[in-house]
Formats: sequence, C-alpha cells, structure tokens
Amino acid sequence: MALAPKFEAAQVEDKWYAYWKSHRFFASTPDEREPYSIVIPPPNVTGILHMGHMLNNSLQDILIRRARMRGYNACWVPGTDHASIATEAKVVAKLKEQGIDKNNLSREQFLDHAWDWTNEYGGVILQQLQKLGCSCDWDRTKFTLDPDMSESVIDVFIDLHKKGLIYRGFRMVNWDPEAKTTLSDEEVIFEEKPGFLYHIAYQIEGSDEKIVIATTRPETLLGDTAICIHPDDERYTSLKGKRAIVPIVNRSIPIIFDDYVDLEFGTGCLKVTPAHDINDKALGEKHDLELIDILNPDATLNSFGLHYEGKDRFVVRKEIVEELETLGQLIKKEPHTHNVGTSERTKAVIEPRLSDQWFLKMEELAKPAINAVLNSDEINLVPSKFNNTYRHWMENIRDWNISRQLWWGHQIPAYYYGDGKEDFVVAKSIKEALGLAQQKSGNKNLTIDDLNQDSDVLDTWFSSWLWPISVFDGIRHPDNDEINYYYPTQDLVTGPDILFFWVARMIISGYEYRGEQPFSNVYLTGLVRDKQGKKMSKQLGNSPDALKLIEEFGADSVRVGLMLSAAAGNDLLFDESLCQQGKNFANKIWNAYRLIDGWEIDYSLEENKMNSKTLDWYEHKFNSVLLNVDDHFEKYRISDALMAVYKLIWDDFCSWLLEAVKPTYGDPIDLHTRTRIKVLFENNLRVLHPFMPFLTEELWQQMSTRKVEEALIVSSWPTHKKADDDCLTAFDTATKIISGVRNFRKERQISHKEELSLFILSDAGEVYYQELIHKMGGLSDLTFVSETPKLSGAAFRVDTLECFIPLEGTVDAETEKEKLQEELKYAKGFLNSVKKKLENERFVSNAPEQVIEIERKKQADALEKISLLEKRLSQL
RNA sequence: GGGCGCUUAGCUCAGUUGGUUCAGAGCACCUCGUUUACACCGAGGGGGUCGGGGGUUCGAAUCCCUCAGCGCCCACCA
Repeated sequence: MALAPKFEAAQVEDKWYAYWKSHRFFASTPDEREPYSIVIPPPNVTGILHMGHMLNNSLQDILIRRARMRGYNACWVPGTDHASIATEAKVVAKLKEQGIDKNNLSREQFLDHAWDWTNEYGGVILQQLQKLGCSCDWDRTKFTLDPDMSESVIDVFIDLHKKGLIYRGFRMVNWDPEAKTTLSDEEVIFEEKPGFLYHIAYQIEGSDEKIVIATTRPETLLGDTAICIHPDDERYTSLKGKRAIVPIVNRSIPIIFDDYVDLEFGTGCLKVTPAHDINDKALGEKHDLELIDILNPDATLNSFGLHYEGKDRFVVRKEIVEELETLGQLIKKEPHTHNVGTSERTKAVIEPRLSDQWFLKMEELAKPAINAVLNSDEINLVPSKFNNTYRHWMENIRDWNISRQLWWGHQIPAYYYGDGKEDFVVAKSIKEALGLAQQKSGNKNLTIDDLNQDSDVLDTWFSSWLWPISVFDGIRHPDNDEINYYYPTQDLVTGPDILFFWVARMIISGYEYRGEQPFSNVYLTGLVRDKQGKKMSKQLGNSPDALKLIEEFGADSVRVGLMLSAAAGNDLLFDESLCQQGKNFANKIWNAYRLIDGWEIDYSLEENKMNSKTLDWYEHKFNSVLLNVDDHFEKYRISDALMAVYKLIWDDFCSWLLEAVKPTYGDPIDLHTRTRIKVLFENNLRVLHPFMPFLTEELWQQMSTRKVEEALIVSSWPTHKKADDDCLTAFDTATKIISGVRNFRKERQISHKEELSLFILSDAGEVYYQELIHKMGGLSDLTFVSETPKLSGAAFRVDTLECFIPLEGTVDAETEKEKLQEELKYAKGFLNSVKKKLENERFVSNAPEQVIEIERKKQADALEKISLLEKRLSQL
C-alpha cells in the first residue's frame, strides 16, 4: 500500500502511545542495570497543560528516552501537587458560583467539596502529558495528599520539631487578606506602584508646637505608638522627653530617638506602628512600645479603627486623608512611587501582620545544601549562572514560615490542651498526643475532648520539598529497596522561578534525610514568552492552547518547535511558526522514507561503486555528528543536539546521500546499497527518537515487522565510532565543486538539464567522489588537466583547485577579467596581512607554534591561489 | 538601595581557556526551478564596523575601564 504523501500525526500518536503503555515500556522496577531516574515537578492537581509544562516535560521525556535507549533502567516518576492555596482558592471560587460561602461550611464539608473537585478534574494534566508523548511510569503516579505521602510529611514535621528546628513564633508575616492566610516571602511579588507621601502634623503634648511626619499609609496612624527621630537630628533636639498626640485618636505617644531613622527621608520624623510594619516592630521591641493591631483578617479595620471600623483599609486611607485635611493636620501630599507587595496567587495587596505561626529554622539546614552546589560538584545547576543567585539566597536564608490558615493541605500535627503559650504537643495521632499532653501538663485527667488540633495546614512546599524521597517512600522506610536503588535521581528539569521555593529546599531535605543530594543536575529552563516578550500566562490570555497546538501540528512537531530555541536558562519567545518548522521537518523525514519504501523488486547484486563510497562517507558523517550530539547532551544543550540531528537528516542524508544514490530514470538500485541505506535510516531514527517519538516509532515499525521487544523506544542508542576526517574533507571538496557548477549555471541561467563539461586543473588522484561530481553537477564529462584548456569558457576556484567550464559564445571575457581582478585583489590583500603577521617578530616569538604553522599554511595557499589567478588572467 | 546577567544578520540565538574551522546556525528574505520522496520541496544568493567610547596585547566578539539600553534576583526606607 502506497504511503500518504504527507505525515498525518494524529493517525499514529494514540496508537503508539497505547502500544508503549500496554507493553509496559515506561514501567521500571529495580534490577541489575544502572538506574536513571527523574522525578517530575508535580503540576497542580487541578492545573491544565500550558506552554511551560510542555517545555519542561518535553525536555524530561527527551532525557529519559535517551537514557532508556542507552541501556539505563529509566524511571520517570509522575505526580501532582495539592497546591494548597491555589486549589483552595479555586474551590472557594467555584463554591461561590454555586452560592456557597466557605465561611458557612465546616472544615470537613469544605474538604469534601475539595476532594470532589480533585477527583473530578485532578489528573487531567497527566492525561495531557500523555498526548505530548511523555513516557512516565504511570504506575508510580503520586499525589502529595496520598496517605503515604501525607504520613511522610507529618513524620518529617514531628522529627524537625523534636530536633528543635520547628518552633512557634509570634511574628510579622505577610498577610493575604483575600485568602485570609499568611504567605511566605517568596509568594509575595513586589511591584512599583504610584502612590502618595502624606505629611501629617502631630500636636506636641502640652504645647502649641507640631511635629510633621511622612507616611505612605496614613490609615495606620490609628495604630501608632511612637514617633521616632534620629538622635543626631539637630532640628528636633528640643523634643527630647516630650510626647505627641496622634490625630483623630488623640492618643498620647512617646517621642523616641533611634539612628534607624533616615535623616534625609521625608521630614526626618517617623511614625511608629509596630503592629503593621516589620521595621516598626523591631523598633517597638527595642523601645518597649505598645502594639496596636487595627486590622481584621479581611483587612477591614477593627474597633481600634474607631468610626472607621468595618471599612476596608484603602477606603479608610482616602477618608482619613480627608478628615486630616478638615482638621488642618494634612500638611502636604506629594506623589511618591513605592513598592507594594501583592499575593502571587490572589493579587491582593499584602498587609504585614502579627500573628502566631510555625517556623522552620533554616540556617543550619542550609549549610550542606550550599556546599553541595557551590563547593563541590555533587549538584550542578545548568546553566551555571544560577549559582550566584543561589548563593545569595542561601547565604541570606531566613526562617521558613510553614503554617497557612487554610484547610486544603496537611493539617499541622500539633494539639493544644490549654491556653498557655506552651500548652501543646506535637504527635502523629490524637491518641499519641493525649499521652504526651498528660505527661507534659502533669494532668492525668485530660481526655481526647480536651485536645484541639491546630487548625492550620502546612505550606504546600513543605510536602514537595520531600518529593524525590517520598515518592520512593524513603521517609517512612529509609532502607527500602526502591529508595536505595533510585535515589539520588539524576536530573531535575524545572523553571528558575521555583529555584528557591522548591529546588533549594529539596536539596536541603535531601541532605537532612538521605545524607546526599536528591539529584545531580538541575536543568533550569527559561520562561516561555510570547513574540512580544511578554510572559505567557492565563491572565494575559496570550498562551496558546497546548492541546490545540498538538492537534494542529502533532506532538512531535510541537516538541521540536519548543526545543529549537530552548537553550537552558534562556527565555524562549514562542511563536507557532516554530511548530510549523517542526511539522515541515516531520514531513521531510516522512517523505525520505517514502523514497526508500518505494524501492522494491529488481534487486541487482552488482555493487555500484560510487554509491558505496558515498555511503561510506555518510557513515563517517553520522559518526562525527553523533559524537557532537552526545557532547551536546552531556552539556544539556538540547536544542543544539536537536539542530545537529536536524541538519544531519535534512542536509546530509536527504540532500546529499539520497540525491546521490537516487537512480536516474528508473534504474534499479542494488541490494547492497538498499540494505545499507535502510540501516543508516534506522540509525537516523534512533537518534531522532527522543525528540520525535511518534514519527520515528511509526517509521521504524513500517520498515519491517518488529517483535514487541524490538520497538524503537527500547532499541539502542548508537555508539559512535571514530570518523575518518580525510573522508569528510574529501567529500566536502566534492560538494564545493558541485556547488560551484550549480552556481555557474545559476549565474548564466543554464538549465540543469543541459549537460556541461568540467575541467579541473589537478592531478585526477587528488579529487575524490568524481562520479558524484559527475552526477550532481549534471556533467557530460569530467577531465583532469595540467593546463587550463584554451577554449572559450569560464573558470571558478574551489580552495586551490581551478575548475573550468568551456562554453561557446556566452561568456564575456571582460566580465570574467573584472571578476578575476577582484578576486586577485582580495587574495593579495589577504596574503599581505598574513605576511605582515609573519614578519612581525613579536608575533613569531610570542604566538604558539601551532598558530604560526597555520599562518604559514595560509600564506602558502594564498600564494598558490594568486598564481592560479594570474595565470588565468594572462590567458584572457 | 544591594547583587547578577544580557546587548552578535530582519527574527531567535551559538560562539568553551584571546590566535585554524571566527564573524556562524536555524528561520525569514531575494532569484530561479513543477527533475516521478517531499512546494510542509529543490538549487543558488544577499545580509552584521559583534550596543557606543577608551584601554591591555604582536593579535580582542572574547580580557579591563567607562557610557547607554534591557532583563533577573535579593532587600522593602517610612
């Protein structure tokens, strides 16, 4: 049956994916082979596939497929993340649509809804990864809220608490009033926003004097408990020991002195609100100031807000300014841009807020992780430019706020039995907690009913930081066969945006719980941006629908499109035309196969010598490219590896080899050549398979009937042999001569059908691939001469070979003369520069011998070329 | 405010310790071509004073200084 003239991706993708899956080629269990493992960066359980996923999962699939072919026991562990805040926000929004308010639900009711949602939509993204061709071991699919995964998280919490690394603290945290939870510093995005700097007058107590402070958040004055001035500020020395009256609230507050204040900024006077600013908190502790919290969890004002109680802080800001103006206490309002923190998830403006939270001490834990990346080669970041960012963050690491005021997640295993600050125990179950609580309190009469579990859950990253260990159950059973076999994993592929959130913390937990690195290499991809350079995101709506792209171009083509310009760490400006390029490539290969597929019957056993030589050349070429491809992989230059294969197949295999061996007008091709071509094509498919798994498997199976165990996905990656450089150079010369002839035709508009004679001024033994030149040049004859024939015609030069094509009448001697003179002028100039270099004593004495040798060779070639040109000129 | 990085052809980017292959690749573009694998194609071609200026060197896209533009990370000065 004749093959379709075009490759139809849709017709083969599902077929081969199902084939691979049903024959368990993705599955991995420990055996005697060397392991190669990757854990997937778990996407949000309710997420859908976007360009970023496609990019980093294509990369992982390429790495894992190549490893599998190279004989490793390849294991790619898939899974999803419960994504505490993101998922909870989605569930809350969905419930709201149904008219249900989260606040009216019990924790259990809410969790039921969340699980319904998870079970309905969860894992859709994993289905989508299959469309992309990802060869994950689906039997191993994990979810961060699976019972075993959760147990690991709780075990680790308890362990770290025992070690004294987890503690409870009353701290200033980032409060998201929209989600009503705290956020880690990493989840807060600072943006420059225009605002105002308000100058407000405070009355000095018992005096008519006033003191003017500057603030960007005037509403917080309701919580002011001091005014602070730099001790060296001569403008205000008279205020020592005095007190000021907070406008509106009429509270008397002390005027304190501290060199924290910047003399230059504003008026030099700072209002101090310890409950709502991190720096003010520090000042408050130092000077023993009162704390007045004026905000409710939803960022409306509480009773300390007086007549503003219940109103949102931004409304209050506006109204309070008006009131101050009326009172005559607003002195000035000037435009001022300042950085405002917003929630990464909800976009709400973050309020610094004091509250009880759980923290993990990081400084000691981070030490081995710093060492692993920066002072040893246990872990490599690719590209290495991220080392500096990593160092900076790790060396200034702060304690990690791990509690979240949410319900969706791992509930903190702390149980309170009293109102005292220390009246709690940390335990794996409430039963265990009871015993501990009775012991700690000394009260044997405590019952389970007296215990209240902390209502907070853990930060999502507190489960995913264990991922490379917990997916192999290495927390609960540190000595099990799986973790011992697969850990440490080899490569991790992820975006640089979660280098600190996730990667750094996995490294930390890896050393804490396994004593060694969780992975050896971290490939950090760039962000996918659109053509205008904007980050692709759902909010902007500039991200193409991933599944539609696959539908339109085919999974292989989309993978190629992404890889072609996805250098590690570089942002990638995605354009659909890249997928089109991938599709064109797929079609090219498909059609190359059609040619081979079409060669049937009439095998002659006679060996065509020319073809054999060209086939020899391709073998060498293949080996030299393979060496290059392996080297690119070694350095994680995946797009370069693909480009090398792309050019090998398109240019070398299709344009040269196939054109060379293609029979002219139905002549038969011998069996020997046919067989070799097939083998070479198979090798092409092998090196292309990691990039384009579907197309290659389809063609592989078309080529001959394969047994199950002979599928391409589990075939072998070629090993390269030493390429013969002389052969490659000789072929290169031949192609240059052919291009010269083609160019000659083009310039003179001579059809390819018209045969030409070619004379080469050389000993016939110096030029190889003569039959190739003959055929591809469309020659009637090829003659080697020692003198350019005295015929009408034109010459061109390839390196130091002169090629002459006789042509009646059509060649203008004057034009050729001018051209020759141009060429001569350039050659002489070149010779001159080389000569100058060689005559320069300092060059000769300083440059390495090798470099001088090169210059000498250049000189000799230039001289030879000049003599050729002069000789030719003299003939005209 | 502190730190890091980038600027090479119209576009996206390679260019490892300064010296063959150093000024490159892919795409786009221009010209010609309907030769039975492929017009999702073939053949040929044009295109850059390597962001500006200065310096070191026999020699600089590559090292140093400086200016300009862009990006990222950290901190959060009211």
